[in-house]
Amino acid sequence: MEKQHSRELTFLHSGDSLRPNSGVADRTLEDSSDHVEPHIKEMDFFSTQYQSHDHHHHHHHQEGNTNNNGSSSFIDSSVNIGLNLLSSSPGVSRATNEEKHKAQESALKVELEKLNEENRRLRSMLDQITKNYNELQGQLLMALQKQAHRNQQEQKDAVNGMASSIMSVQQFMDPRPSSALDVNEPSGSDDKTQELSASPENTMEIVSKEYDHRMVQNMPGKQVSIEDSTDQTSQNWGSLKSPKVDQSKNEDQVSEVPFRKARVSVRARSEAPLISDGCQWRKYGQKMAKGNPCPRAYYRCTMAVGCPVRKQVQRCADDKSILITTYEGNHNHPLPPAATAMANTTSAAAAMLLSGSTKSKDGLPTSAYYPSLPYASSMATLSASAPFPTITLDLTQGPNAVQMLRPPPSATSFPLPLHGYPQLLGNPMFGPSKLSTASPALQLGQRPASMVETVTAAIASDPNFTAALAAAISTIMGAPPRNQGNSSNNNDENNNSSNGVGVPALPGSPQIQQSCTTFSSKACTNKPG
DNA sequence: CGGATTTGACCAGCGC
DNA sequence: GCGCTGGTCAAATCCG
Repeated sequence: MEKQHSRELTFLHSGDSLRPNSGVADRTLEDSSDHVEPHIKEMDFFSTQYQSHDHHHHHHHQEGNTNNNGSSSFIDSSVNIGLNLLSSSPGVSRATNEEKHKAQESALKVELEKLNEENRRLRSMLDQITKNYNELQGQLLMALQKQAHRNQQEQKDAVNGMASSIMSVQQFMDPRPSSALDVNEPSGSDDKTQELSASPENTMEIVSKEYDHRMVQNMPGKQVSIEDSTDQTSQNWGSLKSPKVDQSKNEDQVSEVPFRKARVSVRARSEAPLISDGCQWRKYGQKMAKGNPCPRAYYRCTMAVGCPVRKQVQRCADDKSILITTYEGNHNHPLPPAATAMANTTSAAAAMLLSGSTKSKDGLPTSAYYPSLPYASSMATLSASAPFPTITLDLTQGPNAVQMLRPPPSATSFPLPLHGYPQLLGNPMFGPSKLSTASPALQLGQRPASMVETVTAAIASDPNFTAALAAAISTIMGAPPRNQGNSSNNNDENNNSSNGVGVPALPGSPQIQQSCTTFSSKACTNKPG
């Protein structure tokens, strides 16, 4: 509280010269009058100065006709004021002061109104920008999916000698833009595949709804379909995990699918026990995970009833300063800006999986992306070791981290262009952070949310990342679900242009109805062992 | 007192 | 089939 408050003040002061946010100023003024806190003194001091300034300003306006006199009178009055204050001057000068004070008030009000007006304008501009951004993002995702579809078509044409079975699988996948539905499906899912193919409409509907949901949650102004997508999302989640909750609407194969959805992981360095990401979470469990002395905590989103989003928080075994947070699912409710940005990140990463899965046969050498990209500060790791695809965004990577990172045999890492924002996820701006350390980003005047947005933008817009992610997905899909992944991965470099072919891939992957983002802190990558 | 957290129990998936 | 592990549930407890 106090920190936030002082932060506001800091922001007010620092930003004053630029363009003070009237809203902040209002709140601060109110607060200073309502509460007695240490910073109030500072505020009063500031106010005094401001009054003096305004006094001068006002005087200048009032005495505009007599500039010279006005100027001199200002000086005189200021001197008199000082005297009055010290020696309780006569009523005459006091009346003058009251007049001036009223004039100051009116001037302040006028200025305040101006600021409010400007604030409104800025807000509307921000809304518009956000809207445009989300629209563009959606278009980008669509374009990616289309491109993925096209690529696979081309590959199909190029690969004439493929086994008929593989061809049939691809043909099945082609018509579905978000074939992430099939990513990583165990080879035993032939039945499922057939079922899905038998009812493509369901699949498509889910995919489109998923997409709509993302768009909706990213667009505050378009909440009309939230319930719809909410319904879908929660159904999917419920069906995934709790058969008891017999939401037998989609009792179809789709909802019965036992797998989880894709995961998107991000690493962030944070000393806080929990990362503030703009959402409200309730802890519902804790477990000791194998191979890590630090317990893994399970949280679910409580911002809305039935929100399917959950996350896991775990510290890196080798470096306790690294907090690993795993997000799953998409929110079924409007999100605050920071959380929206986070959701964008998740959605973008998931979209990468979705789009990448369709061009699974690209066969780009995954390992080649480590050194090839100049990005240094963060990385994304796509892992197939888990039963569901996982993307890890390493936000704390240093330039050397590329070499330091030890991707799992079937995982691929992608540097992200996130320069110098290691504290992103721990930033207080994401919510009432328990972090005792001030946010560097904030102090730098950088909106923390923009960090996440940057991640999102990086994921969604960076062609290299897109390609790399697609390649990694290809690796996953190309790799048989579990142990065989390595061989496939190893072959990737050789299969750069032809790998796709051999992959029986059988992606049959879990439907990525929801995305999962894992935020971890640090660079476990830098860990010695 | 209500909400959040803790923690042991339970369940499902998976490997042997 | 059994045991291990991850994930979830829910009663007990804590806390504001």
